[in-house]
Amino acid sequence: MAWDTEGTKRKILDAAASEFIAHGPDGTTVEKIARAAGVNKERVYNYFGGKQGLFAHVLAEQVTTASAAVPIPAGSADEVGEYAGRLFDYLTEHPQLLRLLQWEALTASGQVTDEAERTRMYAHRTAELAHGQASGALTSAFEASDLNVLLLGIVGYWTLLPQVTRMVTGTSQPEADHARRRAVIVEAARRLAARGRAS
Amino acid sequence: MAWDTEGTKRKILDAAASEFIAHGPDGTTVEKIARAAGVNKERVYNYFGGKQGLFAHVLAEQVTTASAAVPIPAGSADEVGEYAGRLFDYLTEHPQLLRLLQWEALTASGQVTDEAERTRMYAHRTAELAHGQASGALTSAFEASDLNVLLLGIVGYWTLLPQVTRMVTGTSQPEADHARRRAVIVEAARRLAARGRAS
DNA sequence: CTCTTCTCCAACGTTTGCGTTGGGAAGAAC
DNA sequence: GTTCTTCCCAACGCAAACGTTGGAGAAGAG
Repeated sequence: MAWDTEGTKRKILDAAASEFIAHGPDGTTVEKIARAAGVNKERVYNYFGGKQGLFAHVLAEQVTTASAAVPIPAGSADEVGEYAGRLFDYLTEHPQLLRLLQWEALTASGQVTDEAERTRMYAHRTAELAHGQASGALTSAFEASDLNVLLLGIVGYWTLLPQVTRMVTGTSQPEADHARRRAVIVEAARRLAARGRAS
Repeated sequence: MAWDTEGTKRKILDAAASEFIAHGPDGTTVEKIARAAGVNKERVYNYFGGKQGLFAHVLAEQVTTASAAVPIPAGSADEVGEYAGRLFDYLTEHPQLLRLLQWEALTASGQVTDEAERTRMYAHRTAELAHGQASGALTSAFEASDLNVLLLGIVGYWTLLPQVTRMVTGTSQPEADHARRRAVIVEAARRLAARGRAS
């Protein structure tokens, strides 16, 4: 049998991803991951330097994939609404991303993987919003970066604390409720981005 | 020395709270908690039935405290804005609440402590919003429960994924930024709650 | 005072995870 | 074919967490 270094790494990363998503860094063990990957534990230490490093790799990979997959917002309130809707779709189809970010928030104390790269990615999106503001299509009531956070908030909260969402809305089947939630999010994003002041 | 059952329980709960907040259920151990409380491990098993039960107790207590402390929203868009601001203040002063809810979201699979009680609490808040809608003071573009979730989203996101917020806004000192963030949240909440449609 | 009940701890055996080591087998260099 | 390197695993020692047990001492009942 031929060596398959890349294949082995891939298997480890995949197994690690599903373990981390399900149980978090502290909820699983290197042994379990190795077993799930059908590989010896030692390989994990050799390739990724332990659980810590492995988690960093997994997260970096997921973030990169996601940022490549979700298109950037554009220059009118309606487009921002659509962007929020698409982002919601993506997060619904790929719940692992937010879960990993959550684990990162809870466990990594200040230290963040790939910070520079990710910061640039967010800056790019923010710049897009700022452009819309400069052209007068969007409100200037918020700084573009703050508007960005607000959008992430209305889109992400449903998934971040699903138990809260469930208790508030009383829905036991999130999938069945997807369309309705999406419409809510699109409208909310539009309102936040639109010109003119409220109340 | 006299027995002090309640005192012992209290010490355990306090120690457990800070441990759970800092490291989560899987990140700490019964031994550490007992040591921090200055009590023997066995007491934890005897009183709370292990780590699981202990976490449930801690969370229930924190939720009860919080829901009692934060006043409910009222009947105009401006008031909703103020409510959001006050909620943000509270969450900033008591970051443990969201962290515990986050641990609950990530670890508890479906099972939620004190669900009935908490559901009633949210329903009460939602009813308040619905009342505002019925009186014509607030928008009817959203169902009251959805509006509730949206508000929680724009208020909570900053704290839920602080590393993301930091990368987006570029602020390294959340405390220094509190006032600005608060203003953003108040305005956003007003916009979401106000009558009239966007763009 | 005596007996029972309750609180609390020290200590134990078991299990589990960590990170490492030594060696065997597959390819590469020559 | 020989040597050298790389990939991989079985197995180990160590440390830590688990959940439990036996017993010492304080409170309360009669």
